[in-house]
Amino acid sequence: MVFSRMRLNSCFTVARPTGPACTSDGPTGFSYHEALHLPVAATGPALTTSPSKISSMPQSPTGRPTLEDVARLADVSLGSASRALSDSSLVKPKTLKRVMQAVEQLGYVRNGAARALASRRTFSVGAVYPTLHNPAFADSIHALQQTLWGFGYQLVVASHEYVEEREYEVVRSIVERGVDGLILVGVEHDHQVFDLVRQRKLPLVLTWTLEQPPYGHTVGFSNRQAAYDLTRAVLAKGHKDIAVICGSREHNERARQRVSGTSEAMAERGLTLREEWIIEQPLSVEGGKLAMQRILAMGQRPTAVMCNTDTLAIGALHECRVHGIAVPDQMSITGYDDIVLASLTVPPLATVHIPTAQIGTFSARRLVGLIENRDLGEPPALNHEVVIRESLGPAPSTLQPEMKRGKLSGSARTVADS
Amino acid sequence: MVFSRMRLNSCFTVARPTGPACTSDGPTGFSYHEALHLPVAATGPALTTSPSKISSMPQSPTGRPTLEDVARLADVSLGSASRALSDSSLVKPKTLKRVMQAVEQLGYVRNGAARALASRRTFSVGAVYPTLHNPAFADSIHALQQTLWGFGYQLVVASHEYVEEREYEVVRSIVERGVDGLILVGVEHDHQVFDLVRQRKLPLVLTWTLEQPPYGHTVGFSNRQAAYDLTRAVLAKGHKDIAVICGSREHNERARQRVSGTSEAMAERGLTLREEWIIEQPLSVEGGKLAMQRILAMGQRPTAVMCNTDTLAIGALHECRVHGIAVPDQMSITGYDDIVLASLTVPPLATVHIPTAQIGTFSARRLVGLIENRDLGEPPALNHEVVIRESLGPAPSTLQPEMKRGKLSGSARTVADS
DNA sequence: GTGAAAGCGCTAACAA
DNA sequence: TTGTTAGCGCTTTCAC
Repeated sequence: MVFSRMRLNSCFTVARPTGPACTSDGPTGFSYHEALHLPVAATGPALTTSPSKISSMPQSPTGRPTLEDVARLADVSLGSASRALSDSSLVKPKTLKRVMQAVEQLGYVRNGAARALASRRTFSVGAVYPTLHNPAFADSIHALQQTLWGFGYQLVVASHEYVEEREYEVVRSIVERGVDGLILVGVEHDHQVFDLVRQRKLPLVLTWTLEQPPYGHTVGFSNRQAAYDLTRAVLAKGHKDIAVICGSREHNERARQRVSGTSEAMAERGLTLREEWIIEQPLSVEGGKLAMQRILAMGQRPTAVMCNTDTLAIGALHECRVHGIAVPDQMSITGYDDIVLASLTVPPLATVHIPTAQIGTFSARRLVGLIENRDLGEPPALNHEVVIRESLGPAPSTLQPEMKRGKLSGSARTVADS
Repeated sequence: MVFSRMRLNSCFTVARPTGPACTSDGPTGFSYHEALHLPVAATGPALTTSPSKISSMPQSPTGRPTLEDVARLADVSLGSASRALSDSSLVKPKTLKRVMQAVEQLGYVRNGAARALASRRTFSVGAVYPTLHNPAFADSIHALQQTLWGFGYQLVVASHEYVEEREYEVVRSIVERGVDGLILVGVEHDHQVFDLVRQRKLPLVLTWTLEQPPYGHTVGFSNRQAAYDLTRAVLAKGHKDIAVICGSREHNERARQRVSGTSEAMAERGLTLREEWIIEQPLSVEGGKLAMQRILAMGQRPTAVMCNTDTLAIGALHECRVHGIAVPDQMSITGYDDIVLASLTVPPLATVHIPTAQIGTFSARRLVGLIENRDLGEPPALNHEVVIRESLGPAPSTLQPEMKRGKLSGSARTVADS
C-alpha cells in the first residue's frame, strides 16, 4: 500500500479544495507532497490501526461527521476549524495540528455543497464539447482536465453531439449545478447561451477559434488560415480539382472557415471550389467513407479530397482502398487535426497539426486566471502547422511516370505522436 | 435561432435538475420536448423582447434572483415555488404557471449548491479513469455521459494517468466536491479508496472487470477470458513463440488477467509464455513502437506479438513497417479493444472486441439504479468477441508458399465501426 | 395544496 | 489569532 495510514498531514491548501497539486502559481500553503494523503476512518474499529478515539462524537443527522464535529473534538471553534482547513496560515500551528488530528480521527471529508453555498465558489469548471468522440477533442479535454486539476479545479464535461439545440440545455444544466467558469468550443452559440453566461458574469473561454465572441475570451487558432495553408500545399502539387468533405456547416463556424480557407486559396489561383464538391457528413470514420463513396461515384472526380478532420480522412482513405483507388497516385487525401494516428495510416496522412493539447492547457490557464482574477500570462499564439505526408501526391495529370510511388516534395514527417 | 424566447414551459422535471432528456425510466413530469427551453432574462431591457416586467424586484446579495424572488413575484410561498420546480405534480396547475412565469421573467436559474445542501443530492456522478487518452476509455466515457445525461445526472471526470497514488487524491477530491455515485475502472484500488466510499455509503460501480470487489458492483467482462480466447485463435494459426506487450501489471489486474489468459491458453498446449517476452510499456502508440523495437532486437524472435491494447498494437505494427518486417508473413500482431481504427490499419488488426460503449451505458444505468434505489434491470452479460483480421496469419514455420499473402482461415471482418 | 419555519454544513464578517 | 454569529438558497417537514 502506498499510503501510511499514520501520516498526519493536510488535505487542504489555501482556500482550495483537496487534491490539486498546486502548481507554482498557487498561493502558499502545503506543498503537493505534504498534502493530500489523508486516510479515512475505517468502517469498524477492527479495520483500522488508527489511534482510536473515534469515540461517541455526536454527529450530524446525515451520519457523516461535519466541521462542527471536528471543531468539537479538536476543542476549537467552528471558525478556527474552517480556517485551518481553508488557509492554514490563518491559525496557529498548534490549532492546525489539533484540527488535523480530529479530521483524521473522524475521517472527515468536506461538504462541497455547503462550501459552495457559503463561499459562492465551487472550484469546478464546466466544459461543453461538440462530442467526446473525437480524438482531437479528447486530447484537448485530457490536457484541460490535467491542467485544471493542477489548479485545484474539477472538470464537469458534457457534449451536445452537434445538436445545436442541445447546447443550451447542456450549458444551463451545468451552470445550474454550479461551476466557476465555462469552456465552450467555437464562437457560434445560441444567444441564450451567451445571455445566460453573461447574466451570471460567468468567466467564459471559447476554444478552437480566434473569432471575437460577443462575450468571453478565446484560445485557439485560425481555422481559415490553417485550411488556407494546407490548400496551398495541395495546389502546389498541381491539383485543380479539389473536393472537400466537411461536417455540417450550419451553426459551425469552424467548418465554414475551413471550407472558406480552401476556397480562398483556390480563388487566388483562379480556381473555384465547386459547391457540389463540398460534401457534408457526420465527422466520423463512417462519414468519411460515405462521402468518398459519393465522390467515387461521380462522373468527373476530383484529384484531391480535403477532409475537415483526420477521422473523416481515415474513412475516406479506407474507402479508396476498398475500391482499389491508389492514394496518392490516383487521388490525394488530406486531413485536419493531426491526430496520433494520422502518421500511421497507409499511406500516412497529410494534414494540419492543431495544438489540441495546448488549447486544453491554455484554456484552463486562461479560465482560472479569469476566475481568480489573476494574471497567469497571456496565452501564446497557438500555431497550426501543415504536415505533408504521403497521402498528398502530385495531381495525376502532372504525374511523371518515374515518380509514381512515394515521391514527395516535402519529406514525410512525424509530429507529436511520441 | 432555435428557441422561441416566448415559449413558456418548464426546465424542470420531477425532483431532477434541468436538462436531462428524461428517458422512459424517469418519473412522470414534463416530457423532454416540453421541457428545458427556458430563456434567460437578458442583461439589459434593450436586449430582450421578453414581456418586461423585470421590474425592481429586490434580489439576493449575489445579484442573481433566488427562489425567494421567484416566489415573491409569483405571489406564492417559497415552499410552493420549490415544489413547482421539483415536482410539478405537487402543485396546482395555476400555481405552477405563475411560478414558471416568474422564473422566466427573472431568468431564474437554480442554485445547485443550495439544492445539494438541503436535499443531499447533487445529481452528479464522478468517474475516475486511468486516462482519457485512450480511445476505448473515451468511447466508454462518451456513452456514460450520454446515458447519465438521459437520467438527469452530470458527469464529473478525472484521470489518474496510471499513477496509482493519485487515484485516492482524485477520488477524494471528487467525493468532497459532491457526487451521488462513483464509477471507477477495475477492481484494484487502494484500500483508502474503498474505505472512503464505503464510509460514505456512496454507490460504486467498477467497470472493465467482473471480479468481486470488496465494495460496490461491477459492470464489465472477463479480461482473462478475452485474452484466452484470442490466444486460442493465435495458437490455432500454429504460433508457438508468442510475446506479449502490456502495460504495467502492478496495480492493474486487467493487465495481469490478460497476460494470464494468454499464458493459460498456451499452457494448455504445453507451451510457456516466457517471462522475458512479456514487455511492459506505457499504453500508447509510442509504447508499442518501443516494445516492438526491443522485440526486433532479440536474437530469437517470437512469431506472434499479442498487444494488450490496440493502441500498443498500432505502434507495434508501425514499427514493423519501419523495419521492413512483413505483417503477418514474418510476424503476426494482435490487439485488444477493437477500437474503430483497428479495422483500418494496414493490415487490419486482429483483436478482441470489447463492448466499450455498453460498459459506459450499463454502468450508468447500474449506478443510477443504486443511487435512486430502483431497478433499472440487471446489466446483461457483456461479451467480448474475437475479431480475426489480417494482422494475424499462420506462423512462418507452417507457412505454405502459395498462401503467402492474405490467406486467412477466418475472413477479415469489420465490427462496430459504423 | 399551501405556507411557515427549521435546518443542510459551511464561510466570512465582526468582536473580542 | 480566535470565537461568535449571521447567513448562503434551497428542501422538507409540519401544521393548516
